[in-house]
Amino acid sequence: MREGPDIARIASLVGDPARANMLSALMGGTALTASELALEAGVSLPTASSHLSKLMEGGLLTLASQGRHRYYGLAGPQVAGMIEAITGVAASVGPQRVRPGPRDAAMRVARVCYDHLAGEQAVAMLDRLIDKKLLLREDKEIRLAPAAASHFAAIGISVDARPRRPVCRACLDWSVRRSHLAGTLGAAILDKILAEKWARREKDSRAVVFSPAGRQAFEKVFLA
Amino acid sequence: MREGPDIARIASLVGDPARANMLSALMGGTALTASELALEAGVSLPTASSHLSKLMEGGLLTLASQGRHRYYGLAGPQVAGMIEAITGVAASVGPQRVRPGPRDAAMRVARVCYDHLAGEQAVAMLDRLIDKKLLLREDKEIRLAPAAASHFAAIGISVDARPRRPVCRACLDWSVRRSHLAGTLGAAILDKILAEKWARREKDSRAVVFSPAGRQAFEKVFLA
DNA sequence: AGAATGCTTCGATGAGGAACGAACTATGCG
DNA sequence: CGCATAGTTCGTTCCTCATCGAAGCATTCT
Repeated sequence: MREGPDIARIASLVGDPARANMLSALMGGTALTASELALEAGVSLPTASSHLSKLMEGGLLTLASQGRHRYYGLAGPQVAGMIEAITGVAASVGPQRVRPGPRDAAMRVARVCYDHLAGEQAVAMLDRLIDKKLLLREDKEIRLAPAAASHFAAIGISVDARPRRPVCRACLDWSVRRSHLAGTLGAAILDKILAEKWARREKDSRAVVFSPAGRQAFEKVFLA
Repeated sequence: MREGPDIARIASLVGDPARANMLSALMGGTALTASELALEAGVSLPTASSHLSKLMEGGLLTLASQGRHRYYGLAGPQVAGMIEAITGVAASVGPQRVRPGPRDAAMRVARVCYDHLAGEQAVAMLDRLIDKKLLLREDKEIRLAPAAASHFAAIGISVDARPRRPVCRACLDWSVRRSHLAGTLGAAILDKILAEKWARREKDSRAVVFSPAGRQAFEKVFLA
């Protein structure tokens, strides 16, 4: 028998279809109410409530009560990273989807991963930032290069000097199978993309769709 | 309802305690036989076989048949990364599970791990054996040095020349977070410790408690 | 206050699946 | 060959856990 962290307990929490759907929905980064999650998972409200309390007990979710609304969200980046990792395995070994629908294609190009951008665009961006020596890949870690602070400040992104969580983190992309940028910097860049209206979030999906002009602007700033 | 990779299917594979134990055991990187995995997981051979075929069907394992032995291993780095991610979440969420009581303190010092010794004592022992160049750490593998056979024979431990299972294996210690020695050699050493009455097993626990004299003897032989 | 909404708890039902023993197949040994 | 070891398959038993309806709290609206 093995000792150590109870990985089966965590995995079995994700291993139920209803709960997995809820967690996937929460990967969008926005907290959702119990009713919304019930709808998302395709179960009744009592069932959803039961699942949510299990996820809470397991430490995978956070809860913010506001009046009669109770907003559930992912407990943190570590949980989000785990979900992405599982998604990656599921995507590469899973029963190959017969037809990758239009939405799936959009997802592959760009999507929200908890609070930052993922997909081909995001992977390309990280590659380019490392190419331009603004970020340094060290083993599996990513660090800011000296030139980074001023460069991002010029774009309008301030890099927190004393962050509560890492500024840069590598997050494995399930569709491209290579890392993209997470951490506060990754989150700030996504914020900018949406604030500048270079792209909009697809309704009820994690997909992020760039407008033609937005894509040009994005490429000029991050892929030049 | 969500669409996309079937993450629940993958997670539920990991979500069974027996399968989780098997996967954890395989995180060492060395392929193991069905019987070894049955022991690791603490289930009967038929049960283990059933689990293994499910993991195979799920694409999480690879199989290498050699004669009547069937060696199961993790399917790849992506799968290993996923297990690691889940373990990370479990570890950061898990500590709330049990408060370190007196027995847990003893467990941290020395305990039985399947058939060999684990805990601080075991980690220190492996370090010392490598220091003395009796064992060679090669990447994640551990091998016998030429001098090993005669050295262990002098202590009264015969190293099987043609073992049914690996003589040396690295086993990650959950309390120290570093490797200790598993495999037939690890098992033989534990046998000796108990046979010499240097230590006894705590009733209904994996803890191994050394007597004062026993500890001295152990340290003289293995930590000198 | 009363009604409406959002969510949780309770209780009963049902299905999936984890477990093992026994029997069967396959490989190796003498 | 016969015997031993390594694994799988089969059939049965059993128990967990997901599910939903109904009822119970809590909060807000009017």
